[in-house]
Amino acid sequence: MTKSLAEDIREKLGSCTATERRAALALLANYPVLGLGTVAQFASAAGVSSPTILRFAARMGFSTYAALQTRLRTELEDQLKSPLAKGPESAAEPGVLDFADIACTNISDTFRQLPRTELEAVVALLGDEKRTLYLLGGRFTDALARYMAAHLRILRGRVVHVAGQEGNWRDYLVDMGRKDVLIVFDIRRYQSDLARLSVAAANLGVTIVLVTDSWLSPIASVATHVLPARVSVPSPWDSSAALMVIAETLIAGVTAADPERSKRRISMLEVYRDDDDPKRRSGRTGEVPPKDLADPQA
Amino acid sequence: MTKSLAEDIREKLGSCTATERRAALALLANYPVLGLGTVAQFASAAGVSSPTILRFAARMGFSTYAALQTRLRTELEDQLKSPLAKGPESAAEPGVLDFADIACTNISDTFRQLPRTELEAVVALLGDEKRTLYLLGGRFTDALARYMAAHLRILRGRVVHVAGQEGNWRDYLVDMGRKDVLIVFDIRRYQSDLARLSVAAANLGVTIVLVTDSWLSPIASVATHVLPARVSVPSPWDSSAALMVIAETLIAGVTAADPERSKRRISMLEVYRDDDDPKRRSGRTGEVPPKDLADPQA
DNA sequence: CGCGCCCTGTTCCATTTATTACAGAATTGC
DNA sequence: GCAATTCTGTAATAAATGGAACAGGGCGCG
Repeated sequence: MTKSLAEDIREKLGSCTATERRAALALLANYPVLGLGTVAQFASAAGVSSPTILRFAARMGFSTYAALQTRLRTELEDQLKSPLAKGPESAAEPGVLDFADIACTNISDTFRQLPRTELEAVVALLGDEKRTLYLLGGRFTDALARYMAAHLRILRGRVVHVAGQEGNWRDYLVDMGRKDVLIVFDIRRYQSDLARLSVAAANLGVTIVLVTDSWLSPIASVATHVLPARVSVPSPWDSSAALMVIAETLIAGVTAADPERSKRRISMLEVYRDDDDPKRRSGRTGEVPPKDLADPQA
Repeated sequence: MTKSLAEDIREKLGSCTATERRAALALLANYPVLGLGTVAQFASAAGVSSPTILRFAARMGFSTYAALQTRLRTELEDQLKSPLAKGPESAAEPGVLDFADIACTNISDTFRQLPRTELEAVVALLGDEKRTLYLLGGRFTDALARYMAAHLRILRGRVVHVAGQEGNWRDYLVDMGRKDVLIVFDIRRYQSDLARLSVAAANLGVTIVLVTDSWLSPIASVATHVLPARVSVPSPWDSSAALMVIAETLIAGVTAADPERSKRRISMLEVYRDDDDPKRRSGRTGEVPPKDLADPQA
């Protein structure tokens, strides 16, 4: 998979017959779109007959035309996902800057494809204090559930972080009802335990919000709202940065949805804070500007 | 035809039924490739039935599924022909896009200012298995400490997440020594409890790595390495996205620093995994690509 | 110059695929 | 809580597609 099918075609061009070559050239001319339609379309665009297209596909090493199409599609998918996978030029240093850049691209792409209406619907859901909110995450994404819960708990009551072992999760289920909301974070190497809980919750009529990767966790099939994010980075691990920005966007949305309540609750909780540094230290970088949580600026 | 079908879908999303919406989201999640295959593939990838896909296509104004595919193909063709035809995703709505954009800018800025040498030094520190790693976070950043710990624990031994109440933290102190490392996440509304632990650790000769915001937590004065990040976003809350990318960069760095060990440990732990979906569902988009953790690609 | 081979297109068939009809399930409104 | 309506999946149908066999034609070789 390291080299594009286009290159492959160019190489094998010599071993093609005359009309097959026309087919190949037509495909290369508008690659890969031409190969994504039907054989007949391909054939007429190349000015040859259908069987020639099939023979061409066979010569390229595909046992069936569908196989060629699949190859084309996956290739296109990869290419669209990481716009940096241009030619075969491998950047000398795939190091640190790339990683951050790609994480940024992921976030941009994620939000470009996230429908606003979905976000708004979820924000409305999360802002509704009559619904109990349950947050759940996987091996790594549990941290996100926790992070989001920590914020939401300040903004509203009835926020539950489903933590601990799967065995204990069932205990949460008994309290879930039709009006409640389960927010699940699940990215690839999808965890079947999360799916189990989600399905059980769905059967209870719980509204399920799924934050996942662009391949969609199987939980999508029982979810009411799905927020997919880009997670691929040049590392064996996936990046949850985009997931986190989604979480933060939702938090910001809930905060802004009812500014009065947010302000009130935030300042109330400020009173209880004891972990703030009591003795502000003197002359650091300019001023240390603690964001005044009691006075939302947006 | 001037606007992308993707936008169209996003607009009409409101008038969709629940399952149709899932189809739409699945398509948007990996646009446009998913729409180029067969209906059955689309359906299973979206977790709905075939007729739903057809109904979705109909609601989008296509009399037939083939019409939708044609539209997708021509659009793709145009896009590939003129690479300058950037998505017309203008700033329709300032609210949501701003947030994501600014989060991106934060990340870029953060890494522009992070000295590579610092990163490398910290990576070397974290990769050294002779040192015990302690991770600690604040109210919100505890999730990051947890996230990072979850990864590091796979890559190496002797990783401790300092959790729970401050009172219990002292128990960790007794084990800390001159060779050990404490990674602290602390952003504004800096927490004095974190500072107390850090100072105590510093007095024991522990190497302290601080991940903080650009105004620098007071812990900076006792830290060996400081990694500052941009956290401001248009919300009363701060964004930890840049912190997370820093964490992920470090994780990726440690993974790449000793690929042999990483590979070995990851695959060893894979064996113990029981939470993977045993029955991979059949015909997803191309393939559901679970990143092969046992075979790092970078 | 004529024979034979390989290539190419036409036609047909089998398979896959999109599509429609229907019935069950869920949900909304009263 | 019940009924009407909408929605969604199952199953059957019809169309379109890919694939295979077949026949005509161009080309080189003897």
